[in-house]
Amino acid sequence: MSRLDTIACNVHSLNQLRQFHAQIIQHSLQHHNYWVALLIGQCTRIHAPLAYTRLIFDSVPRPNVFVFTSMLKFYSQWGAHHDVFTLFDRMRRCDVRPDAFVYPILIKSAGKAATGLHALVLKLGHGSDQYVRNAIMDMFAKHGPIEHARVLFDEMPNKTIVDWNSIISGYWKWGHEAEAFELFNLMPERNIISWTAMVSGYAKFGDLEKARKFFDEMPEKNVVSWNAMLSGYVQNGFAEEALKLFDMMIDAGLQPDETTWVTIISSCSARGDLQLAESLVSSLDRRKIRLNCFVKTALLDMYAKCGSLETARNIFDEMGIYKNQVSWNAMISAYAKNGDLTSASKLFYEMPERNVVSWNSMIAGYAQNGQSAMAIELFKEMTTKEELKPDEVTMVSVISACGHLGALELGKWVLSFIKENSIKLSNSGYNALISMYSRCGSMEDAKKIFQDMPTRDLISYNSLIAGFAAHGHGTEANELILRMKNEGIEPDRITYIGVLTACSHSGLAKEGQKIFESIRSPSVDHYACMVDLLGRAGELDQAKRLIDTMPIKPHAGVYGALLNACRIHKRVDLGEIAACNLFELEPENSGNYVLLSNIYASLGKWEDVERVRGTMRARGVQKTTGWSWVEFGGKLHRFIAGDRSHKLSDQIYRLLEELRKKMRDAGYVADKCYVLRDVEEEEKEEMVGTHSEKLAIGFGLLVSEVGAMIRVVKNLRVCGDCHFAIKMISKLEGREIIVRDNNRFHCFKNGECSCRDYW
DNA sequence: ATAGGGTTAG
Repeated sequence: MSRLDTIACNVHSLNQLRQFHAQIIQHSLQHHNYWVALLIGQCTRIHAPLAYTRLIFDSVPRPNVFVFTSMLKFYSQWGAHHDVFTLFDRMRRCDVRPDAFVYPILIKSAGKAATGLHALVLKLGHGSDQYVRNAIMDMFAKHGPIEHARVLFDEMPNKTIVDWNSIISGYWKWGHEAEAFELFNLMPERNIISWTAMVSGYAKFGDLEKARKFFDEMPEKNVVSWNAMLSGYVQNGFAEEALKLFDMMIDAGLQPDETTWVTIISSCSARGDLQLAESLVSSLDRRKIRLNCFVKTALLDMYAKCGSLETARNIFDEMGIYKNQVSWNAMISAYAKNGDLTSASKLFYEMPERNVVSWNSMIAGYAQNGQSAMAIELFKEMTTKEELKPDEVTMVSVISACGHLGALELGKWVLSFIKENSIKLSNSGYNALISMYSRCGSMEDAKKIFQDMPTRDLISYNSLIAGFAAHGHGTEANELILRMKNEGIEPDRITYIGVLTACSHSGLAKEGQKIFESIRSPSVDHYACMVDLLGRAGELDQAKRLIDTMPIKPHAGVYGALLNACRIHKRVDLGEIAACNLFELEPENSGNYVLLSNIYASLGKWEDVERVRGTMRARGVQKTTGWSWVEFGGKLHRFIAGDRSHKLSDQIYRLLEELRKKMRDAGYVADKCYVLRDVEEEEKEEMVGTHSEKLAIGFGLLVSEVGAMIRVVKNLRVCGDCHFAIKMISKLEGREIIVRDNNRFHCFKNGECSCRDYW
């Protein structure tokens, strides 16, 4: 017997546990409560798989209170709260009297719902048991209201150090720094746990200096204390600091445990440095580190973030049944971030149980890979199908998807959803809203969010400035960059791109020039903005000179800006130079060929138009056609040229026909090229189809219903032919029409367009 | 037995 006890003490891995289990069976002890309870206890300690442990539990015919309690503890640690209560019921049905040992486990599993248990526990007379008492107070400290925990704490006649530590952690959990600090000073004695709680509290609060101060001052440290400090650094983005501290820890002679490795591996992920990752793995091999599920998941994530998806997948597959939700989520998000949404979605539906993070990973994956509508669809599936509450992270992706679709009605519905479900927003939530309103053309709402949010960060400023840029509000963008400097927020690369674009779109050439000169080391994007600014202002030769003298190699954006300016100002010579460079830099981009041919067309050089089209055909460049999205009445309608899948198709095409007739009668020409040139029948179809028809389909739907403002969004390149159509509609219908084309807005009123330079 | 540290999503 004592030999078996010794083995039990040496169980550190699943393999060792299995050997121990085999010994038990060999001695025919698998039906004995004592040994089964001991086995389950070991399962809890090493995080053994749920199914395996259940098997052990089921082997005993009449479980006693010890077996039940150890199994309850196992379920509780696994987070299988439902199983905890099912087992508790079974325990009572089996006439096994629960003792005071059971209640702390139940209370912990019940979480917020333990309020009801409170009364039961008092009735049963366990209220004065120090463990039960602490479990209840700790529950309020963790789940709130913290004030309730404080009342219980104050009422306690003889508080243990555990009670003090519980309430201090509770205050940290709810962000009450002052109370945590006060109680820490008041407590009669402090142990290593009290000190560690202070370190991790300050670290989670983002105050790493104070955390480090407590860490340095603690009378004694163990691995947990070191881990708390290390994870503080990693989670606040100081991966280098963490690695430095890790070296100190080794020098201090401390043995890193699995948690330490998880932290260190994750600081490696943050760097995205495959070399560092591989040296880390070899050092894990050298030290013969046991890799538990947490460490393996961290490794998986590290490989994924360092760009080695296959290695990540290998680890995932090797984990077999020993992987948890986090492992699944890490793999799903790895695929989603890489744009492999098929693989991500396959895993997503394969995984046994999805949590908020699983949904968030998928929704974010769609939102970030240009599939905004899918992101929103999935969000709707989440809210209808699962009993899961979306959180702020979910909403940030959904808000961003609405912004990319220009779906203002939907965005407003999302905001009301947030309010109804009382989802608390932090800066990233508010910032997403600013971007959403900006993209939807509602600058007043964007400004209101910006003003009303408690604190503004760099991203808040950048989002609003980008909004002003898209709408050509140059003066306001300039005011904003001054304001942020006054508030002590340093503008970054993105800020300057925004302000320069805003100047460019509102004709503030001088202000733009000044801003450009104030940038310490302008990037190639800033040069592209300047070329755009000079080009739009008609200073094409100056723009060309800027390109010739810039210290960095120009990219496609720079020449693209020049080509666009050449189209506006009909400059063939420079246009050809720009196009020539673009054809080399991005031969597959059909837009460049179209732009050049439009320059020729505007000057009546039809042979050149034909030549460019010929080149395009010869190189096999396809004009990309995409879906068009039109929002109306809070719903998104999807179109593609010639598509008849929409339920209102017949009505739309009828209106389109009427529209064409009205336009012809009013003397408007639908497509300049199509009328002036004698083109083949096939090509005519294409030209009408890809532009004006799609647009008109959308308008058809909208005109047929009631609406004061129309937004056309996504994948719609507004060009000459559409312009005529929209002008017509704005006149015929007496409406204001706002069209979003990429990131520009065009306002049509009474047959006039307010965007002068674009046409 | 109760209190402190860990991996995934924006």
